[in-house]
Amino acid sequence: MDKTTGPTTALATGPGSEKYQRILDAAVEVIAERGYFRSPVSAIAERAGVADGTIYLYFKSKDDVLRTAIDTTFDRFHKQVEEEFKTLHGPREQLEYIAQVHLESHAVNRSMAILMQTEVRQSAKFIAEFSHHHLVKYIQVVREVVRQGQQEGIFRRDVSDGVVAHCMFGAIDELLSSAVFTGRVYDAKATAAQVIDVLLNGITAERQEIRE
Amino acid sequence: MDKTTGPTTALATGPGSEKYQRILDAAVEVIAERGYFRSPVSAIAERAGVADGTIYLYFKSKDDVLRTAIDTTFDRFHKQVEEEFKTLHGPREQLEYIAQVHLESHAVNRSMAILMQTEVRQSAKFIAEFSHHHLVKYIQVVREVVRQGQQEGIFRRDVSDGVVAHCMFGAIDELLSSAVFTGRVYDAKATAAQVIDVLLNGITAERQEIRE
Amino acid sequence: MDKTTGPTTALATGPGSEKYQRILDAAVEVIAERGYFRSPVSAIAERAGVADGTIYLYFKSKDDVLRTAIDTTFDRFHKQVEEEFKTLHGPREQLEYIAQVHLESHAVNRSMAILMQTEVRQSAKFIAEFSHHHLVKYIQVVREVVRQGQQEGIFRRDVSDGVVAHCMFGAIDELLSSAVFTGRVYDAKATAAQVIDVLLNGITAERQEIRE
Amino acid sequence: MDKTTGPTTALATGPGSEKYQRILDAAVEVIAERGYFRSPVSAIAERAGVADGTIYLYFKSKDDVLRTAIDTTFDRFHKQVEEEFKTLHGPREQLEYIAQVHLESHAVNRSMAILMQTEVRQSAKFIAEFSHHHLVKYIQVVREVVRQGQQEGIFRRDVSDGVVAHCMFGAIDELLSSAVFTGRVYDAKATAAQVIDVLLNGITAERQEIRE
DNA sequence: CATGAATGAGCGTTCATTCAT
DNA sequence: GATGAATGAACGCTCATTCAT
Repeated sequence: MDKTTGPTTALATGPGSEKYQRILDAAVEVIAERGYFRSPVSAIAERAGVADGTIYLYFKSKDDVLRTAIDTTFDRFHKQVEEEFKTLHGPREQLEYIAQVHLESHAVNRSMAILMQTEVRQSAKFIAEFSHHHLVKYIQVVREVVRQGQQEGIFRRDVSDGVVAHCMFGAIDELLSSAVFTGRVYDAKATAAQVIDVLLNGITAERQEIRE
Repeated sequence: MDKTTGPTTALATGPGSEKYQRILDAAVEVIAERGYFRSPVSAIAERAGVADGTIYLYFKSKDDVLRTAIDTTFDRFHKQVEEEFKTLHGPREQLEYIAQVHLESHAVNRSMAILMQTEVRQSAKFIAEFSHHHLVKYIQVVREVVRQGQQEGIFRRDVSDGVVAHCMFGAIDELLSSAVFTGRVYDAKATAAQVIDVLLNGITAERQEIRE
Repeated sequence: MDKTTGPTTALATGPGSEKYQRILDAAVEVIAERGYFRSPVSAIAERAGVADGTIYLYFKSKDDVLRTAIDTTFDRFHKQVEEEFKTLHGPREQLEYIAQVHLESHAVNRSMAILMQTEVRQSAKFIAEFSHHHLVKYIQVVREVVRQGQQEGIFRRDVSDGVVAHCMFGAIDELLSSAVFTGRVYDAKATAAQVIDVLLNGITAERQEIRE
Repeated sequence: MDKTTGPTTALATGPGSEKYQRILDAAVEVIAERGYFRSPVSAIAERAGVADGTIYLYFKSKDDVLRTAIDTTFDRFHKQVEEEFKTLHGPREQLEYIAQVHLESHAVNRSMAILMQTEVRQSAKFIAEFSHHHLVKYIQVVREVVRQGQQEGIFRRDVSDGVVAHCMFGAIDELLSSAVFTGRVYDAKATAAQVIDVLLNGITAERQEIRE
């Protein structure tokens, strides 16, 4: 009886399947263009090239599609950061790397970037606070780096690591957001360097030069 | 006897009226709790203690209620900033003041703060970009202060005033957002001072050599 | 107590009052422009220069306003016909006169003519068949004239007076309707003569001429 | 076995489908009974035995349902007229045939006949003038026949073909309307003959002198 | 597995009518 | 008598979800 279907490596409607991914991508695109509440399931289905009902074979609900898309993206982000993270030595290099990956997310998938800027905060409250824990994870990593730097005497000890982490995340997110809305493009690496430069050295002119 | 009340009663359905304000407040509360698209007009009406149709005597549409609420809040913010702004002398004091007012907005009206964090970016795309111009105004003011500081030699000239402005806005907004979602309370003045400290001086520990 | 109001000739909200007429005229105008269901009472009130609620002091309902307007117009028509009717001698003159008054209604009050063409048939079914009896009255008058003509040997006896009456009414109403919708103007007297000419003599060419 | 049904099943929600027709019929019935604006979509849906939303799978809007119903009816009328039209020889036969088909429309579908009498003129103003062009088409055909008859010397040349066409249409429409509202039944063929007789020969009794 | 026609609850908005002033 | 703010039922329409095929 099973002969006709042959040997399948995973559940046909599971995360591994091609349609599963096509639906996710379609959802991200459509929602980025029109917003979650103005994106009927039928529009997502059409973009994915499947029937409306098919989506419910792969996902529990429309909410579930968005939730999964965001989860996947964050997970990819965290995985990317973790991977190369340990090969980097100083806190400065580490922060710069995080900033760079954060800023690059725009270039990699513009639709996803838009969606992150427009829907994630919304969703944070209504799709079960789920995205909050991703943010926390991000913040935790940065805090750890900052604490480490403080212990090593590289960073000042009179500023809260939490405040610094939120400032860094917020600063980059706002730059990203601004770029997303205005359509501006930038060099992720250079911008990351600039932000971390400000974060580390401040914007006050060096007294030396002034004094002389 | 009635003479004393005289000119205080403006147009019945105008912005001055008590019901107008009650509807606005109800809308902000409900939308903060449930999100714009999950807040039926009927829910706003109920919270305001009026009939559904009454809302349309005071506002053109559901959109108009949200737009007005946001506009009013931003306008209040800008007005507050502008007022005391010119009495402040150094760029540091000015930035600190902006940061403080921004952070205080939380305390004044928690619902409005939530709404700002969840709906305003959404709105930027779907409610006719109207909130974007408020943000731009904020950024402009900060840029001007930074530029001034650069000309006076107080701030470094090798960082873009735009990047600095966005970083400052983003940093504060994220702190505010985090506080809003976690329910944490903070001292606006102290936090503002801390953020500006980081922005101006960086987090790098001061090297002995320079001090001497 | 009554001194201040002085002696009034009729009920203040009755048909004689000036506001009563102003409301009727406003209703006819607005409904002619927008159609009954697209004409809010508020629009009629505004056109009449009164408050919405005032209309309900003069009429039982919105329906009642339209009903009254149509009734009044028909009554005026019938009165006008009756008056001069008996001074006319032959059936031809009488028919021509009816046709002429019917066609003139357009020129007298264009709004009312539009309303008659667009709303009356609608209303016939839903505002209690009330306009039907006006039509019947019209038809009756014509039938009587035709019957008289038949008895006098002026008209053929082999055609039903009812059919003739409906044909005459329909023909004129359609000409009127066409003029109303296209905005065309015509000479009521000449057109009436033409229609009655066709009705009396037909459109067949006279054999005499052909034969010769 | 199923092969025989084969190509009869067209697009599922297209004009050919059974539900499409059921909705149209229900709409005509309900609107004939209550009038367009007093016929909620829900009432039409209920009569058709479908859910409210289903109507929007087959039609763009409530307007679209009415428009389609009227268009279909007129098209059927025009098609029926055109078909047999060319096999008829004299103008009299042609006019009689048009009158007959016009009058028969009543018997075929009473609801549709009512709707035509009550909503079509309304629609002329508010549903985008779309029904006007059907009327114009009718009038054009009649005018052409009249013109032809005038050229052939059969009809008088001193009456306008337009006036004659409108008179004929109006006369028949009014007979139809009267029958629809009173519920009277008639013999379409006989009535058509009678109307055309009046139109062609008039109602004046033939004078002895001419005959001889 | 896949389909897409069908559902019906829910939405934003309008407006005839009422009634306190 | 006159007002117009307030009401709330009713409307046309959308769309997440289901299920027979």
